[in-house]
Amino acid sequence: MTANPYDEACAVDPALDVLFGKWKTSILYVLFHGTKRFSELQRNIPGITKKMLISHLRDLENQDIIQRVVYPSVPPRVDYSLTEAGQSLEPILELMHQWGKKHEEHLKRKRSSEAATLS
Amino acid sequence: MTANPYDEACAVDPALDVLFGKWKTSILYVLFHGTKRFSELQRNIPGITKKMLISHLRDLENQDIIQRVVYPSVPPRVDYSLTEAGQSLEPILELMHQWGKKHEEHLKRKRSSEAATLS
DNA sequence: CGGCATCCAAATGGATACTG
DNA sequence: CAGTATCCATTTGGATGCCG
Repeated sequence: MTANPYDEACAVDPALDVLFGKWKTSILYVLFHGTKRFSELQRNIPGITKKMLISHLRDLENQDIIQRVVYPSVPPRVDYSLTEAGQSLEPILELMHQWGKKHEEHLKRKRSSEAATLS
Repeated sequence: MTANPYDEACAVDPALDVLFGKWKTSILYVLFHGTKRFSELQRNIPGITKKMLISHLRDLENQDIIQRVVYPSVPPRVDYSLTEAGQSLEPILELMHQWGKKHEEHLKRKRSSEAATLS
């Protein structure tokens, strides 16, 4: 019995925290394609800096979305891959991706029709 | 033919922009329950300030996720409701909500089992 | 009641240089 | 190669007061 029927609204946050941040989804999208090294991630995400990449990788690792494996070689090699939990995010991301594409078109149509109606 | 197979990763962003921001999902969750006045939204989202509520409502309005209707009465009355596009987000939010709940439990189990294994 | 303006604090993002 | 550390810019969030 909660006093406020919308209290549950906050309950979506744990899921969103996983995806929030400027680069989280890009990282996940790259890792959906398989295990990647640090430098591969950096190459495949145009514009990301090492600092941002590391910090987002750490976040995702702490939430058990991705796994980090260090090979004690010289030069060092570190592999990142999705955990089971991370893989379970793929359908959701895919759904959002589809929605986003449709919505983009929708907005474009709507805005051009609005422009045509301007007095 | 894109040079980089991960270029499409960026394509998820339009969808995420809609949800990003500290309060967007809370607003949507309240509006899933039906049309609400400005003051009702403010009451039902504990901790939000007028400034944040307005700015997020404007964002959502600009993306045609919600609709704003002004009644020229005294005192003024403004109603916010979901557009069709906004309603189409409900299954996605619901999915994320479910995922978030499961993931929360998963993390809890994992962390307690890790604590038990400590040396 | 709904909303804008101002001012301020905190979080986030980024450039650069350095290290094992 | 895979990070750290430092410093700085931008963005975001928030408190408060005023207005039609």
